[in-house]
Amino acid sequence: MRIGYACLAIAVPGSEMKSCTLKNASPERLLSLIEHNLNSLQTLIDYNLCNNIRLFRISSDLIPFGSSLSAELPWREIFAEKLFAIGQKILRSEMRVSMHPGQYTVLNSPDPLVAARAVEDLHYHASVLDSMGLGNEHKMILHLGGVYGDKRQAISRFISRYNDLDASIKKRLVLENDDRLYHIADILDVASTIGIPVVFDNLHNCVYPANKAISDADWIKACSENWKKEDGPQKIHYSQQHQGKNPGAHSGSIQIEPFVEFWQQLSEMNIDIMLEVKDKNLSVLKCINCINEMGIAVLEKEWAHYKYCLLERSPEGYRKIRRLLQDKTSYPALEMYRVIETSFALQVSTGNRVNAAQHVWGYFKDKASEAEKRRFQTLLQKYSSNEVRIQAVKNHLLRLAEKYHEDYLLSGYYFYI
DNA sequence: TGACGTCAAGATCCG
DNA sequence: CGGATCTTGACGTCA
Repeated sequence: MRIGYACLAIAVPGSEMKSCTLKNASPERLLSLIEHNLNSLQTLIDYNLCNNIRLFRISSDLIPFGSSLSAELPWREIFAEKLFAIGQKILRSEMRVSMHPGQYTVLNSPDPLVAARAVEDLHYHASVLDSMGLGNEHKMILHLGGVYGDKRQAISRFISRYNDLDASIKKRLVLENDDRLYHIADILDVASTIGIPVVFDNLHNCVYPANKAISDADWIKACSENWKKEDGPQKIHYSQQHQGKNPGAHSGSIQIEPFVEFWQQLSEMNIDIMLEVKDKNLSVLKCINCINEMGIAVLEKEWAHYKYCLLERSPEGYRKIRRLLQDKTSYPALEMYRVIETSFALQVSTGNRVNAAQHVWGYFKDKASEAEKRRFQTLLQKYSSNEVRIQAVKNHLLRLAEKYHEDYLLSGYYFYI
């Protein structure tokens, strides 16, 4: 069972995806963006490996304008070696990747131009995975599309467009239920007809259920029928509702208790779970560490990442975790993340913010220039008197961490959340 | 015609 | 000028 995240990671320096607008997209600009993004992807894969993350969605933005402008460029040839090397690393580590054309890739549109662009987009996504030398179990997840006032007809249009696709696309294609137009029963129906797997998305199903009497676990079992051996293990999407936002909006972080409950219902099955959550890799690490006994060293590493975030939210939580981790023969993962979640739910006080910032400043006080020191003190003063936000202070500290190569701080979460 | 969702680029504002 | 903050862009459908 693998747990993964989508597209980008928090607190992984050098992993950012770059893009540009259409009007600035010269071939030269695009090629240099592609090179940058491939390097970022490599950084992300390395990060995943080091952190026991074995499931990952590659961003559709990897190749900016991949299905239009960049389709004309020889990026596959120019970067063949790099792409293949990334693929080899993925394969050697038994990592599984996927891609997910967005809500604007609509194969069943009545507009033939829209459908043709969708086909181009699927070609682009498949060619990324092909260029990396990855097998069929590295999937492309697609939504069924629009309804256009006649669902039956819209579905039959999807099926006929599917039948016309190249085999290289068909073998990777997976359908997912959405939260508005096609619920899980619709999707199972269509996917069974054309013989492709289904990704069950629990939050979409919650917002737009096919049948409220059927549990998530039962839908997941129903979907398992469509996953054949060559498709790899069954995949699902898991997310939690953001409290106070629109139904279907992803939460900032995965709450560990409901996740563990959900996971226990599936523990007999070999299922890959893609988390859809704002804090990305952070929630993945939490979930992985709570359902596996990873060793206390892994928790100590996590503790180090969260340290200053905790200190600014709850000095008491900070001390609690330090005590929890004293017994080196224990593995208090659930307890630790519970304290982190509780602390993050608290109202943050200015005093604690200032205190945490001063702790981080401690890394620089001996090497920073006079100007850097003055700037820090001014910013902190202005934060205290409510003239700037805390992020201004953090950004200054982040610049210093980059300048003085404080990797310990840079891989922590303090600057980013 | 705006809302939807996502992210970074681009534009603008501020000291 | 650098840095913070606001707006736009790119995609298609639906109300």
